[in-house]
Amino acid sequence: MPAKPATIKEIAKMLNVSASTVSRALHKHPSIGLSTQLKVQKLAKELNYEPNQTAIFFQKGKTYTIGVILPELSEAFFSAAVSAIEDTAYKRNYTVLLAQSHDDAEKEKQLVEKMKNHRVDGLLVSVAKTTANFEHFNMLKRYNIPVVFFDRIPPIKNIHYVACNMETGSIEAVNYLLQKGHRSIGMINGPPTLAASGERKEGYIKAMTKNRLKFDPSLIVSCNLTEQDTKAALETLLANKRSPTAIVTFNDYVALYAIKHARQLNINLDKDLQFVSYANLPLINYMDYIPVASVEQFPYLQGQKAADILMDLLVSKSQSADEVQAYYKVIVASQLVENRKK
Amino acid sequence: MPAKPATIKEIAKMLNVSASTVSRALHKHPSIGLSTQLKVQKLAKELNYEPNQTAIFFQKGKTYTIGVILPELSEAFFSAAVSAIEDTAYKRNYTVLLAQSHDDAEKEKQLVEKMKNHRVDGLLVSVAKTTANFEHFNMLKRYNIPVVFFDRIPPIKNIHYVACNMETGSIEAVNYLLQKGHRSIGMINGPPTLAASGERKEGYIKAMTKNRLKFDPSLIVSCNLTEQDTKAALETLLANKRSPTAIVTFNDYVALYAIKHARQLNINLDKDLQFVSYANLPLINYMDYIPVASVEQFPYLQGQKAADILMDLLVSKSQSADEVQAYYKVIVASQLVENRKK
DNA sequence: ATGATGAGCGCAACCGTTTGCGTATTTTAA
DNA sequence: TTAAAATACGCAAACGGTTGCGCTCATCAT
Repeated sequence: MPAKPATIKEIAKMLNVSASTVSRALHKHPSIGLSTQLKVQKLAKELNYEPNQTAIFFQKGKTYTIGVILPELSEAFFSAAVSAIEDTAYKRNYTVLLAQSHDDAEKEKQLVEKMKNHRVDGLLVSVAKTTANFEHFNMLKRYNIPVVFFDRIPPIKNIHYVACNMETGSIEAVNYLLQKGHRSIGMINGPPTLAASGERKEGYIKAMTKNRLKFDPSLIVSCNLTEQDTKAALETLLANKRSPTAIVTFNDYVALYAIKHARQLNINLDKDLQFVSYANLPLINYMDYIPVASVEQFPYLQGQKAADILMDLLVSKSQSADEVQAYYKVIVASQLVENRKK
Repeated sequence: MPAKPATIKEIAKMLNVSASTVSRALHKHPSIGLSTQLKVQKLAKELNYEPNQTAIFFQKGKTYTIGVILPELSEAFFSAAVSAIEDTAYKRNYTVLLAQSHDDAEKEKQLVEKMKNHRVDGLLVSVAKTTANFEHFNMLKRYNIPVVFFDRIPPIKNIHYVACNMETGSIEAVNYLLQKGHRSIGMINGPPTLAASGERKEGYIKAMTKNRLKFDPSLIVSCNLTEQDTKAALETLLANKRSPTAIVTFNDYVALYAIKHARQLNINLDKDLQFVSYANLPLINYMDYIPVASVEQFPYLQGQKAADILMDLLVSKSQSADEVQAYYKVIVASQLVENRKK
């Protein structure tokens, strides 16, 4: 029933030894006699001694804590990633400090500052959409705080990151549809401003040309990811003279909008039109009409890898000189998974 | 380009004043002359001084950090709640330390220990399913670390919590269906071992009896929340002699399973059978066939309230004596929301 | 002129733990 | 027997910032 936890000093006083002896005894330091060690450990247990971590953090200049900054925690992708990060950190005895930028560049910058002052050992970041200036990340280098970016990677050099290559997944998606006999394959892509849109498009084109099919630009339409715009995009595709028998959509939301609209148009989704999308929703499993396949981006795996890399950096930092030898650039290959029929 | 951040002592040395003067100057302490204040603040800015939080944490015995322990971060309910918690904490200049128990009682206990040693100022907990011993929470009281439970509340006395009352929502759900003209209303409930199942059932019964309808126990069937069991439950209900025209389901998953199965049975979901469920999926919006209404549990609101309460406790702790006057028991009323037609 | 007042600042302790170094005591080797 | 080495422990500084107390002046009223 202690109001305050026991301290090393108190233990020392009670045993008439010095604090250093207690500290060493608790760490089983060889220069402490066995009898003393046992005495100390016994009393420590009795008093329910637990080291004051804040003191240790301060003393060591290390907190065994990693910061995580991402746009929106409530997005399925990110919550899965954070879940993995926390699991990985826990296994290595690290703790996770969490914050979300809400895609606000200014807040992101403040959070980086805050994390730095908290003396996190390292940082995991998925950058905000609006972030245009990346100076706050470079600042961390000067303070020797390693950063690993994941999913949303800033366009700067000399960074560690893990991301998902949309191109391979897109190639797989198109190949899959080609194997199924489709020859006219449409794409409802995201806004051209997004890098992710470009990767998808590239993959599409590569897959088509590698299969000696000519690429028809009119079969790729952009949309702003809203339901309205998706509907319009679908109708544009359907009106195309080479009316597509399959469509690759930017993500699950777009796919679901399109599917819904297609059904309202009385299109037979088994025979006349098939969809493939990029998986970001776990709930595909509960739906009636779903894409026949999805490009999985493995958020859990991405989070895991990013955390692993960060901790590698943390141990190598404390070991060798702090010059960075190389930068981790991990690409998690997106992968097409066929959605189970029901 | 400092390898190490500037410290107060360094500033003091450069200006030939004492560290205490620098500290006070930075805090605009009245006993420091204006000229000195400006000198100090100017140099601090130049050197990019930022206080070492670990030192302050240690010194003050306070970390301005709150711990959050919950079962599964990747569950939509919890990620929404954490999102709210982080937002609320951020506004009050607190930081969030996050960990998930994965519904493992032992891990939960360890996490509580860890959080305590990290000297979090307070804790937000949604307890693991398997937790049977609650001693680790009482331990926190002795160390004067306030805890606020949310959603999953332990069955012990003298705790602060915010939870959602399923009963009111259930009543609303049944009333809603009664108003729509349904007289035979079924319920696919969860396993009887869950408190949440009991609340739903109680609400159902109360609504029926208040409307002077007699309660038919055979219209409530339990399931273990799997797809298989849900199908079976649905068929049981359909085989009931008072074949129900509406069904209240334990949650969205169950509802979707049931809806899927009903459609396979060629049941007209507009006319012959209507569903009402408990909202835990945000993606209802994207589906074709959905429950006509859902009992919303407001995860964001719950997280927000829990965080607010915790911070109230933190300020009142530092102010008055640490005897707890009363316990916060906030019930967020679940509320029926009609799902928009499309 | 003198004492009181207050403004402006420094001293030093403190928070809990770690760790390099010194030292006393015992053991070992020569 | 004596010097060397090993054993077991204490001293004290350090990490960075905060704060109660005391000190030194200049200012002011008497």
